[in-house]
Amino acid sequence: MPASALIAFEARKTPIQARSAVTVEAISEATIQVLLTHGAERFTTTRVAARAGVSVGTLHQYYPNKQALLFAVLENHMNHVAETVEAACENARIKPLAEMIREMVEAFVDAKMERADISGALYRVSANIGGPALIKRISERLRKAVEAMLQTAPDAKLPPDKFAIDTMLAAMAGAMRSLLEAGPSPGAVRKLREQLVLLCQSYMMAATSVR
Amino acid sequence: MPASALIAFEARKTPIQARSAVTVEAISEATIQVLLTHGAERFTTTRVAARAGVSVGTLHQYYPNKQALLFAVLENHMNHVAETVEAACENARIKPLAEMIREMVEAFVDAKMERADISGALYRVSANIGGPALIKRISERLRKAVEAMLQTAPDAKLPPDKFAIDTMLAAMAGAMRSLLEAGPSPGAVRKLREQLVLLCQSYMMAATSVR
Amino acid sequence: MPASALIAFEARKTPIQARSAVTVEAISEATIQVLLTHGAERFTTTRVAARAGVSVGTLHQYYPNKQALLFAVLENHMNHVAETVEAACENARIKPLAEMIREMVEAFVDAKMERADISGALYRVSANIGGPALIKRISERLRKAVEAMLQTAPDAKLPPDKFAIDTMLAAMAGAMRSLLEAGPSPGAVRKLREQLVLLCQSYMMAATSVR
Amino acid sequence: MPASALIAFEARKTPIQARSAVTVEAISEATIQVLLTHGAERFTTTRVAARAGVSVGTLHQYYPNKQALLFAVLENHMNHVAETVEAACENARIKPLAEMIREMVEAFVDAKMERADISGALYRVSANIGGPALIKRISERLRKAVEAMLQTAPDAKLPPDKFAIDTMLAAMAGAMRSLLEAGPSPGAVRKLREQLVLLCQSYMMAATSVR
DNA sequence: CATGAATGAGGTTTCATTCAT
DNA sequence: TATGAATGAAACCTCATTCAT
Repeated sequence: MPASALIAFEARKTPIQARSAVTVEAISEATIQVLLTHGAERFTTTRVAARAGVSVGTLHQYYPNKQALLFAVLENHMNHVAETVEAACENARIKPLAEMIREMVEAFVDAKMERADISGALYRVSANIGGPALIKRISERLRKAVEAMLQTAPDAKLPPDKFAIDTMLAAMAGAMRSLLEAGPSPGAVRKLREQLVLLCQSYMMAATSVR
Repeated sequence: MPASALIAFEARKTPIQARSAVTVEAISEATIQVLLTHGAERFTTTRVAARAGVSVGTLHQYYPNKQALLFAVLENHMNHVAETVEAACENARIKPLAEMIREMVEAFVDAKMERADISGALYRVSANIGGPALIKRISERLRKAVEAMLQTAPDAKLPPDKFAIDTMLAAMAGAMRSLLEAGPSPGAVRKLREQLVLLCQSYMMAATSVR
Repeated sequence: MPASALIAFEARKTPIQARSAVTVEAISEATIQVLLTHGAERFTTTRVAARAGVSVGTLHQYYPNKQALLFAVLENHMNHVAETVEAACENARIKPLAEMIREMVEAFVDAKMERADISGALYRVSANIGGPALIKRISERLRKAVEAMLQTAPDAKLPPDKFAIDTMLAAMAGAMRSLLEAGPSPGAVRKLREQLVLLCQSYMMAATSVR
Repeated sequence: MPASALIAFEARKTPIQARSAVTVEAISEATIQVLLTHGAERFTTTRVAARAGVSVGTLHQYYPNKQALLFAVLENHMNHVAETVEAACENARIKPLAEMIREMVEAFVDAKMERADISGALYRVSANIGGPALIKRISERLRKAVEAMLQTAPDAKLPPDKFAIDTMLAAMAGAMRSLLEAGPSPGAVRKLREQLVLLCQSYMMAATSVR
């Protein structure tokens, strides 16, 4: 999907008056709530409007269609995760490779778990609302952040491979998804965090030393 | 989703007569074709029936509802992948750990790529048809197969951890999914194969030696 | 509008079973009734379905959309008029020019008046449903019929001019439209018939003798 | 539609201040533009307001509803045509019948063509906004103007028949409409002008001499 | 006066599923 | 058994109009 196709999902109108900002926020929150309580299949614009306490008309004034609504929430969530991970990468520069990876992975897992409910619900719809294109964009951001971080590692023998980083990120996201779709228990989260750290560490070490 | 819920997705009748078997096969194939040509969103039972050359009534005689239809195809695909991987695991016993992992991973990637189109299309719907439950079932099968294989590794110091294997499989599947959703180029597939082998090898080595 | 654009207005499905023929007829008649009783502005598919005694779903099985529904009725009506006029032209060959024109004009007026209600109602919608394209098609038919008839006139000095015939037909249709939109009284119809005959006769005589 | 019904379509307030006049003019022009660029079907008050650079609220202050908006433009256009024809009739008094008709017809065709785009666009909506009633009013004006003109013709043997004049005007308007709906080429316009002159001349000559 | 946020009835259309033939 | 006509709930979305600011 070309970048231009995303335009269709952008919000229709920017709030000018104060009250409309409240409305937009209400709709956004209602979107999540409906997604959580009714599931992706029973997610309808009417229900969202009702939950938000506004009319369908109002909803469509801000989001041209259902996809735009979901896309906005998805984008929000992904941006939050991306920003968190980027910050972690920034913060982990110059530290030893293993430490870098640990901090990055933990930031990712924690950011996802922070709103585990949303994450899980969004997986159900992301494919139908231009999710893949967004994921691509976010992946690229993360790849760059990780790449920049790795280049400051004092103990990495080789420059890191773009594709390897992509693979690591995809693997990490995939494992996380698995967990979220299964419904995560607190213990499982802790274990996954550990395992993912180990997985990414061992992979990155192998990938930056071998060629 | 509890296991009992799966009953609703099972095919309604077992084909006994030859005529039925043909019909079922035609419907199954049509399902894939419609999924591929029209996409998940425009996938309708009417279209499937038309493509299969049967009436909607007939279709509903074999599959009680739309979900069952999709579930059957998904199950088929997953079973095929599972069987391929299980066979690879069987075949790789007693070999060195790195070799084991390589064969298992390559079997997985190849099986997925064999019908890359189906894989990609199914991702779009799996969440809505009880896919997660099925994935859980399949994951367990694969975990067991890998576990059994690993126990025969002459160079693994520690008994493998169930959770680690799950993590590896989820990571592997997640990376594969990423690739398929992005639209895989031949080159990218080859590279992912290599990287995934490396990823799983390094992770498993770390996971079976450290504790 | 190219001819291909008309495809969108064609009926969706040809009735196979006997009962569906009844349904189609009922829908067609209901379309006219709703048009007459509610007017073009309050014409909705829901109302048509209700009036026809079928569900909205059934209606859309035969007519993909509202336009198709109206177009079908319009086409029907126009075809009827065209056929009547064509028959009159056929029948008036070789007669004197004035007689020819009289028979043609009277056939036209009578055909229109036969279902004056429909005619009037259809004017309100024709522009929005591809009417102009259809009118073009019908006009051409009529022009050819009139042309062929005129060529057999024993007392016409010059070969008739295509454009003149078109003008005459447009004028005739326009005057008729005026009357129908005003709501025709029986007396007015009789007078218009006479006047239109005179108008067309004098024009055709002038147009076939002068150049 | 009774005359009283027209009241609903009249503009709500008379522009007294200069600022209002500008606004009204902007809205009026925007109405035409939206009609031309979006078509009758996608004509909305919101779009008109946006194009005019005012808010929907303001628009509704000057025009109580959508119909009033369109009606005003239609009325404007028709009045312009009527005035032009009336002036031509005034100017053609006492001249020979054929000359009278020529000048009247040419004035009509030229007035219509002057804003051919508007004419065409208005045909699409006139039926839904009380157009027929307006047309009746305008027709009467034209009939009177033509009637008065004809009474001064030195070479007309009989007093002209009201109904005949109505018929002529309706025929003329109908032919013009046909042309405009087909999309007029410059050549076609010239030819139609000629033909309409001939048509009206021959008809009027026949109608004023015969009884 | 002007604004534009909000309304919500009302429209079109889809499609899984049933059931008489 | 196979057919396909019929169902109708339910979805999305539009847009004329109102009214608090």
